[in-house]
Amino acid sequence: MGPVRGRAFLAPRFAAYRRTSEVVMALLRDVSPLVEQVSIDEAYLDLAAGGHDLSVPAVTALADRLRAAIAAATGGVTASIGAGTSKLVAKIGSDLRKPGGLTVVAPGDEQAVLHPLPVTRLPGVGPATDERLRRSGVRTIGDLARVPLPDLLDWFGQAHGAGLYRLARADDDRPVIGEHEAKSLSAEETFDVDLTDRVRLGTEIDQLAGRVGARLRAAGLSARTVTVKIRHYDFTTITRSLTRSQPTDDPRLVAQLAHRLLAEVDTSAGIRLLGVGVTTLAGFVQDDLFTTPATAEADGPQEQPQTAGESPPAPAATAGWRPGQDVRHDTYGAGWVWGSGLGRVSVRFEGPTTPPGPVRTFAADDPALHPAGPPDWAPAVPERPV
DNA sequence: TCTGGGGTCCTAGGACCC
DNA sequence: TCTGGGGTCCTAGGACCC
Repeated sequence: MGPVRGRAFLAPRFAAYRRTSEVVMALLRDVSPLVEQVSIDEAYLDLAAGGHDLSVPAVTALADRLRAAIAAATGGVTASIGAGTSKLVAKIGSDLRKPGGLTVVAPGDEQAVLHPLPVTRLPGVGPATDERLRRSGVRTIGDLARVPLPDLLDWFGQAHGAGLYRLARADDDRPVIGEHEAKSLSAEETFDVDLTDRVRLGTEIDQLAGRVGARLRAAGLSARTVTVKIRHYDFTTITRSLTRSQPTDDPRLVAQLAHRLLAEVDTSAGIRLLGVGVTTLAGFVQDDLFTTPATAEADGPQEQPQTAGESPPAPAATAGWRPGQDVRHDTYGAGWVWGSGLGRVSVRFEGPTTPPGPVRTFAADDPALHPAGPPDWAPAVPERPV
């Protein structure tokens, strides 16, 4: 209890995280050619594809070497690793001893490891699912394994229900997949102050559409569906979308459609967030057969509704920051999972908490807030202290 | 945690077609 | 004219993940 003393949001250094991520991902690819990158800080490895000895002692030793290599290559980033016969077991294993831990689940031990854990450890069990399960007295994965399939189908529908039924039994044969095709692309922005000004909203749409269009082109993709996302002052969120018969990658066209969608929405009470997204992606552009050739400015980044330079006022770094407040240093978390015939292995890494000890007080000009230290990819700045 | 940004997948209803 | 059934596509929203 007690009053909240205040918070500070420090600038996340995404460029630095990305570089760290690349360093670690390269190490993982040395271990096995089959690496599925799940996010900037998590991946699955298939150890079998790397031709490794899949015995428990061998995998354990390999994981130890990998953790050491990651720490050495990154200046102290720690990795959490889980190994098992499936992605599910590997991932949960990597969560078990989080900062820098290693869990190897021997074949045959899967259910014994899973069943005592709370259902919320399962991927796909969030607050809503947890709540529904609680109402029926289900708290652990073991409890879940005792629920008949028809009940789960009834509560959660076909896909989710059947999925839970299998996961509770550690029944998971999803392969490690090297490359994923993007299904959608989007850009969004939360405003400091709710927006009502239609003109201002219009320029925001242009910028967001410009970002989306630029990324579309950079990836050599085009899209048929444009979606606008609107979060109202009260946090209610709606989407409006529209599908064209032909795909496009033209930022101006994306912006035009987004404007049209926004125009249908009452924004008079205040808009907190605006987003523009595209889906129904195609790998090529078959566009503008009957309209002005978009190729005219295809080569000119300078032509596009300018997005990069200006957008949000840079001081996001210090936006909510007030000097002299307590800041707890978070870790920069990341993870990986390897796969194998023994199973898949999950690895996570976390950055060192810059100063030892959980709480520090900073002055606004404290250099720790704007570290320029030599290994500039080292995660010295917490991503989101509380 | 009263909420940042970028994603994925699923469901349900309606339109439309055969 | 009405009655089905089945399939696909589009739209909107929700749950979840990192």
